[in-house]
Amino acid sequence: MPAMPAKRSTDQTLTASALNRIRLDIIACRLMPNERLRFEALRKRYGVGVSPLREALMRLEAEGLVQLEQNKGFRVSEVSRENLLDLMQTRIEIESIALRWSLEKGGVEWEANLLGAFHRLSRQTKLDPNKHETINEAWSREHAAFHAALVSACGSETLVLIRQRLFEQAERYVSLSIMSNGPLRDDVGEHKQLMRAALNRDVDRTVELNRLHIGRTTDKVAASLAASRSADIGAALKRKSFK
Amino acid sequence: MPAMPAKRSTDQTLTASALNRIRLDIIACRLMPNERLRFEALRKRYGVGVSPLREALMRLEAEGLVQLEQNKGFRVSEVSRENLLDLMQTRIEIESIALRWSLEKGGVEWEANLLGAFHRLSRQTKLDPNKHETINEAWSREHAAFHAALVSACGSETLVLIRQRLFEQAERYVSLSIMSNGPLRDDVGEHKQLMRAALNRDVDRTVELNRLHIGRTTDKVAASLAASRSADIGAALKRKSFK
DNA sequence: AGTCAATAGATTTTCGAAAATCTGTTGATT
DNA sequence: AATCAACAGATTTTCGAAAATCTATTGACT
Repeated sequence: MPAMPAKRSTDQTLTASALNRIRLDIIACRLMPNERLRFEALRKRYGVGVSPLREALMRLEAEGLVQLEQNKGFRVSEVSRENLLDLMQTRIEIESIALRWSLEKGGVEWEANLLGAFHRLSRQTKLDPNKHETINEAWSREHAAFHAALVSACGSETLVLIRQRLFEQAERYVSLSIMSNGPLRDDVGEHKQLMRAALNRDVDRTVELNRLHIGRTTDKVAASLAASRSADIGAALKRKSFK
Repeated sequence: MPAMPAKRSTDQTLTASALNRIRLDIIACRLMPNERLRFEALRKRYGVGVSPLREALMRLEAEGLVQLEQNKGFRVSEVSRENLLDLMQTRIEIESIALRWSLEKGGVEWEANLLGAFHRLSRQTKLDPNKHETINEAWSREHAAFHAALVSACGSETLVLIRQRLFEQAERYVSLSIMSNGPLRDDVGEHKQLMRAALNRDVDRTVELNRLHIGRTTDKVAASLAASRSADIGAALKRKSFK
């Protein structure tokens, strides 16, 4: 089963490898919300010892994707409607600032990157061509890259990092929603509008479009979260991933 | 020398203990910016093994206080004028949002807490009564608590956490400034104004006072940072904490 | 039956040493 | 002298096992 070598080519240490793989698994909900992360299971899954695993999990705790209860171990962070709304509202505000600065400061290089990012995104299909009902992983990457490109000229490493963290946390909710309700709307048009407004340096419109973009996702996710409350989460409870 | 027991009463694990102690040491610049953090030295200093230390440092890296170069070890994050300005500007924007929400939502309980926090702060002297030229640690605690109290009613755990991280990063620059130039201005009055505006629910004035409050600190710190460039940092270089 | 202490098994936390990697030095070569 | 490979010591990274802690169960007692 764990045919994948523990240390991928780009990661120089087992800790870095485990960190990146676990982060992706949590964001994609291959590790489900609130699931206990026992070391024995993780050791088999990722093919590394407890030291790299503990280090990776400590870092993910700081990123908000994992929670540690002292002497009782780690689990994937819980999801909730309250957390979703908090997250998305905060994300809107943070991205608004970042967009404002980015549109003020962005030069030709930024414009070129943004156009390129949009082009790559538009050439990906949202649904996985092989197994339907699943999201295309390449699409996810390009989608993340597009949103990152929008704010990349804001001139604040600090703000960019914060935005990235919030985006990743939000992605986990999107994954969850897709698992229960199938993929969200296809929104190539939305991204095109967003890009146009940004390139036109229309701050107010860009910020507003972004707010709506996030808001629509939030509503969709919130709905499926409510719907799956008794189904998936109940099932998970009985499978005793939970206490 | 390490008479202090490794595991303090409130921390249940050695990792938590090391994490909290190292974080405080970095913020107070008892561990200097860019200083290499060798495990042998840390083991002696904190009286724990490498496992808890590595876990603590991984977490601090996510918090921005420490940096890891793969296979070359950890060091305290570098400081720079650019990072200071970025940090403070971002902090102003984040706190502005948090203040706005807090003033909109804060109830009687919040008002009471804020009054209490101000009172405790006003009863502390900023300078350490024993050894002059040093900041009073109790004052620092109450100062942090006061600013936290201001935004505590904002209703967003996410935003509160982000604000806390930025505040801690900023505190490190303040410590650095104090070490080279002595304590900053005594600003009881500023905090009183801030509290009054908040309690009056005057959002614009509170946000503006906060902006000025942070701005003044930034200027002071930036000045002493420029001044100490050749002195302290040069000395540190020769002491070869650096490459 | 219900409560509680004792115990055994499961799990996390921590350590010490082995393995891997880096850094500076020596000495050979051009 | 400059370049470079090989080596040795320093340091980080990782593992496996020991220690500490938690959890569930049993059995004694009220």
